[in-house]
Amino acid sequence: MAASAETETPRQRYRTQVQNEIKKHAWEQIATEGTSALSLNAIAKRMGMSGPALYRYFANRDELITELIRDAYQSLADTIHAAAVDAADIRSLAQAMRTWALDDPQRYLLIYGTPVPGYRAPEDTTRIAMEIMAALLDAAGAEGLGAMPPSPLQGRLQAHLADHRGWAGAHPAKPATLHRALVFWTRLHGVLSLEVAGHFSGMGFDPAELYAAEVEAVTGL
Amino acid sequence: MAASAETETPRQRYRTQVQNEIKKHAWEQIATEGTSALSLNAIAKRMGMSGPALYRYFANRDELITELIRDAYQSLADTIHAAAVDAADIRSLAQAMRTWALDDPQRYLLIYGTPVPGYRAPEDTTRIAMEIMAALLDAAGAEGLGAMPPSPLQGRLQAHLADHRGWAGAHPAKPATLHRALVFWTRLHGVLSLEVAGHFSGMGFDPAELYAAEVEAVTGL
DNA sequence: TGTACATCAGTGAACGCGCGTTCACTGATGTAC
DNA sequence: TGTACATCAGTGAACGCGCGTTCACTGATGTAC
Repeated sequence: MAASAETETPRQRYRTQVQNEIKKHAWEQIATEGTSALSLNAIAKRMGMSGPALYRYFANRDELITELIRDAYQSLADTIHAAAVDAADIRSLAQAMRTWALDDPQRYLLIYGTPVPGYRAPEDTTRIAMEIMAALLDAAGAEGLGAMPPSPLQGRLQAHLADHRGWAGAHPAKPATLHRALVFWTRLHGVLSLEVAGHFSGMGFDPAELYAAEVEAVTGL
Repeated sequence: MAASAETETPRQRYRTQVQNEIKKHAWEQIATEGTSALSLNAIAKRMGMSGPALYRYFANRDELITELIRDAYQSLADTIHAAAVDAADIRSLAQAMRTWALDDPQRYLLIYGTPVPGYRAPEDTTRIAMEIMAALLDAAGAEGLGAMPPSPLQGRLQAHLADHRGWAGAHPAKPATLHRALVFWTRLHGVLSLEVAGHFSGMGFDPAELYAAEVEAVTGL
């Protein structure tokens, strides 16, 4: 009880420090061997510790992975927030996301890649995911450009969105804005996910150009 | 030498039959446990065979996975070809791809999901991937619609594509058509990959509507 | 048609491996009086 | 300031497990004469 909530005891500091070191090695392992090969024993070995020692810091393997996913989400959210503060337009936001993804493809893939069947993301991460969408909405709404060209289908989608925009939460937005944000989001991921998975290699063009073109296309909506 | 190249001996027939059964069980396992959990021993057990028996049919685990990837690619190529024959417009092609993907998400993800670091796809599959792009090009070129609205960036991209359109191969196409095909491809994957990974769940709208809207948007290009 | 031989599917035992995880323990660090 | 106790990091041995893969083998099926 001597330690207040604000000041950190040396033990606590050491604890979080080792915890971070474990995560750092976990990321390295994910980058080189893939997420499925992530192993507590291997991490311990690389840190010069015995395997069971890690159980002081994470209850089990799943908890470590969950923590990594949480960190990945948070990192993306921070990146997008920072970009939105600098300049709340769609271009800079898109660039920030691309840089973030290519900077560490496995981190991107941990979130947006193949999900392992049966794994349930903690409440926590979906909250962060909503934060990201909210930032997106801001950027999509800030651009005072022409509305989406109306079409019967888009009309239906917009009505649909107007009905159940659960993820907009406290962020009410016009259906057209919601649609713009969604389209923005999916198009970026379309290019990014294919690029990160190497599906453009051998096609002889620069994915950055395609990405930029897609961003411009959304700008015109 | 008695067996000609055309007629199949009973043994050969049995062989391919068992081989297919192994693959069938492999797909089931992938669907329920994920690709990383695919195990020869587990497949053998489910087939009522001993583990080593499978080595009569596949040299090792990697060869089985490679074969599954090849089959997945071929299945997608066939689906797209069939759709292109029925009606060579972009809409039906997009619908075919979506159905194919949602029909067996793990099959889709085996191709377009997280790649395992270090795994090198065989020459074979990249050939099929090019076939798919060729079918796409046909569909993109057949639509006699307005060209992409020119912009400096798109101009640069088109020049880039005109220079190195390696994947177009014997399929020469105008840069605008190439760009259209690429955009088509990436936008569909943008919606599909996010949907398949469950990133729309809880957002309260129907991904099918978004998908259809994206198809219509490409139609107008 | 029958016999001798070759081919090949499948088995069971065995290998080494690395995994996640538990447990009883040592030794260092912090806390209370 | 010193002593007694509690907390906690880390170790090493051990568990059971399932994996991929090799090997010597049995028995059935096909082939050649």
